[in-house]
Formats: sequence, C-alpha cells, structure tokens
Amino acid sequence: MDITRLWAPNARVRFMTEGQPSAEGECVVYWMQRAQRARDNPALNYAIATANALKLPVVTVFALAPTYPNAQRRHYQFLIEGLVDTERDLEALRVPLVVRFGNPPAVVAKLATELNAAAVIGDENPVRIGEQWRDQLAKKIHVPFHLVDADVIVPTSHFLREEYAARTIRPKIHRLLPEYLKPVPRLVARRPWSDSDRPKGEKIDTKSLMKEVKAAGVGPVQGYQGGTDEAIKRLHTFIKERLPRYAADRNEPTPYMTSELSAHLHFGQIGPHTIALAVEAAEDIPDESREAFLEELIVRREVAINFVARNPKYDELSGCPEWALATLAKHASDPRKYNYSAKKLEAGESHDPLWNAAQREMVITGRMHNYLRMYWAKKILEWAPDAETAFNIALDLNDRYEMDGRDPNGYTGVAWAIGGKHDRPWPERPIFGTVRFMSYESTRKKFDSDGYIARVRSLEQGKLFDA
DNA sequence: ATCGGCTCGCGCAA
DNA sequence: TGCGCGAAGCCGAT
Repeated sequence: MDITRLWAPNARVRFMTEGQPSAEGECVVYWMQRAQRARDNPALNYAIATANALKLPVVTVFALAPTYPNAQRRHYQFLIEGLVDTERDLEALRVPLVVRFGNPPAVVAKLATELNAAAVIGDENPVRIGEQWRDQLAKKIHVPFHLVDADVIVPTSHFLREEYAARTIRPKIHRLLPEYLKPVPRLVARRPWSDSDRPKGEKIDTKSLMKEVKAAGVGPVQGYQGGTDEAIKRLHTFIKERLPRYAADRNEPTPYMTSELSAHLHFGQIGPHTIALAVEAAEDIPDESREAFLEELIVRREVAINFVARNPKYDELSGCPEWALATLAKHASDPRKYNYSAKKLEAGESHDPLWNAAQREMVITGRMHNYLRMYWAKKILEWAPDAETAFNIALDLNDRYEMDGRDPNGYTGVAWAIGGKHDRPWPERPIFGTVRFMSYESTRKKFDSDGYIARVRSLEQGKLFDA
C-alpha cells in the first residue's frame, strides 16, 4: 500500500496536523479512544495500513482518565472488561495494547515521544471532551496526526450542518449506504514488536485496573458484561430469537425484544458495521423487522451523532429548536401539580408507579426500557420547577446511571423529550406548550405496564432477567 | 378499532 | 410560493 494513496483526502479521515511521517520514526501509534475493539475498526485499519506501508510496527495506546465527568464505577468496570477482549484480539493482529492512566492527550504525547512515533492515528468521538483531548494532542506533537471516523456507518463529515430531524438525514444516509455499508477488512500488522522492545503498560486485569480508578458512585451492574465477546454473543442471540418479531414486539417489556447492545456500542466494543451487516445477512427475517432495526441502528443513531457533533449546546436546553424554547417559556409559570426535587426523583419516589419502576430499573440494571425512556424524561419536565431544571436532572440521571450514559443517543433522547429536538409541535397543553405530551393513562394502555412494574419489583428482590 | 385535527418548518417541486 | 409530511401522541367523533 502506497502511503500517498492511503493518506489521500477521504470522508472518514480528518487531518489534525499536516505533513508526512518522519523517516526516522520507529512505529505508528494508534490512539484508541472510542473504538475500543480490534474487529471492524476502520481507525485501527488505517493505523495498520500506514505502518505496513512504512514497514513499521503499530502500538495501540488506551489512555484511561482516572475520572471523567459523570462516569461512575459501573462504567469503568464495563470499559475495562472490554479491554481484556480487545488486548487479546489485537494480539492476533500482532498489535500490542498499552493501557496507561492519566490525562489522555498527555499520555499519548508522552508515549509517542518515548516510542519515536512516525505518526499518530486516532478515532473520532463527537462529544466535547473528546474534541478537546484531540485538539490538545494536536498542539503537543510534531508528527502527522490523523483521525478516522470509525463508529458510524456514514462518516459524520458528510453532514456539515446540524440536521433538523431524522427525516432530513434519512434520504442522505440511504443514498450513501451502498458506499459505506460494506465489510471492513481485517488487516494484520506486517511488522510485529519484538518481545524485548514491547512498550510497557498496565497489565490488563480488571481487578487491578479498577483499583487505579478514582471515580466514585454507583458500582457495577450484575449480569451486564462489557467486551467484544459478550457483544457478539448478544448480537447472535438477538438475531436468532428477537429480530424476526422486532417490528411488532420491540416495545414488549417482558421479555425484552431489543438487542441490549447500546453500552457495547457506546464504548465501541462492537461497531455499527458488525451489527448492520449481520442483520442484513440474517435469513428468514421479515423485511419490516429488518428495516425497523436498521432504521434505529443507522438513521436514529447517526442523526444523534450529527446533533452532538454539530450543535455545541447538545447538553443544554438552549440547544433545542426555537419553537420549543418559545412554547416552554410561554408556559414557564404554569402551575405544577407535582414538584419533585432531583433527590426525590433519583430515589424513584414519585406518585407514579410506572415512572418509579423505570427509574429503579435504570439504577439497578444501568438500562431502561426504550419506550419508557421517553415517558420518563417527559414526566421530569412535568414535575420539575422549570424546563431547564428538568433537562439538567434528566441528563444527569441518564449520564450517571445508564450504562450508555454520555452517549449521543442519551443527549438526543433528553433533547427530544423535553426540548422537541427532531420533533414537531403538537396541540398545546399546560407546562409542555406544543412539545409532545405523553400521558400515564395511554402509556398504560399501550404498554404492559403491570408486567413491567412486576419485572422491576423482581429486580429489586435480586432476580435478574435476560442477564 | 380507526381517523382527523392539532401545529411548525424543512425541503423539494414548480 | 405552495405543499406534503414528520423520533415513537392525545382526544374526541364515528
């Protein structure tokens, strides 16, 4: 592979610094940030292809910040469980994984210098802190630094402006799918590290790495294991047992009909290509179910990523559309029948048994039923003193308890429910104005609420469902 | 059980 | 400039 061809402009690649790799360089560093996997990872492939073209070895570095805004022990545990699989899978590609604690741009810059890197390749991550880390690294190093958008099917760079709704991005994504929804090749490093030259990092062992983690807060979740192996296992179970009836039954609360892969996707332990291609290839799946699932995996997930990548206020109410901000402001002084503190909500102590069940499910399992995520956030708007407070409470609870907290899907979900993001106006009512309302009565009719509440009660008594 | 209206603005056809 | 239609709803009429 010729490096000039490899490094030609490409929608999936962003050049953070200019220039060609130094001839004296001794390796290519792959900074694994969000794409925490060895399989179907275009950023890793780009690093391996670059190294192979330069006849250099590749080393992957994962820099683990000892704390991260809102991240709890349950998130670190899940992430570190994933690193065990990833280290083994990288080994098969003749790429070592170095894990070091510290501030990521500082850790990566230090390692790149220590190892005399010819180039640093990273993966994209649309959240603010990831963007800051990459900008800081670009200022610290003097070798070419490229980023590869590895965790979307259609590269984010195709959509330079914030999309207004799913319907505006949908036709664009569908037009580009033939180009991007293709198998990702498996590349192997041609030049491995010799054992004596191998850079030293932390030994990847979940228990000892967890000792270094400074984050406090809620502990690990029982029965929801991190890692590529677990993700692949869940994917195959989903395709076999649930996908055939996904279109009709996706909102069933007992048993769950969803793939339960959101946290693995969030940490990049599985990539969207792996899931989408497996679902496309599955046999005996009604078109309706296949399409409903791919719509959520690709269109809804990538419009959420577009929102976070293109709207700097993705985690504030003020990032929501004008019509919604105006209507919420108009209803700001409407009387609230219930007014709960953040603490009361966090404890799952409202008057509404369905809402309490959803909140407690999230606390116990790190997940919440998809349908109830909407209801849950809308009720916080109804019961908080004002819309901005509601937005912040919902996002804070989501980020701390959900295993996929701080994911674009979560930011978009809260903005949709409370701020009308990607939605349209509906008949005007108290508090909500023309933001879509959801009622307890019709949710109970549409959704097996009693079954769900019973399920959560069993969870509280220590019984696990669907592990 | 099913249906239309509610309300705003984007994107495309003209 | 006009028009169709949309991130998962609600309500009342038939």
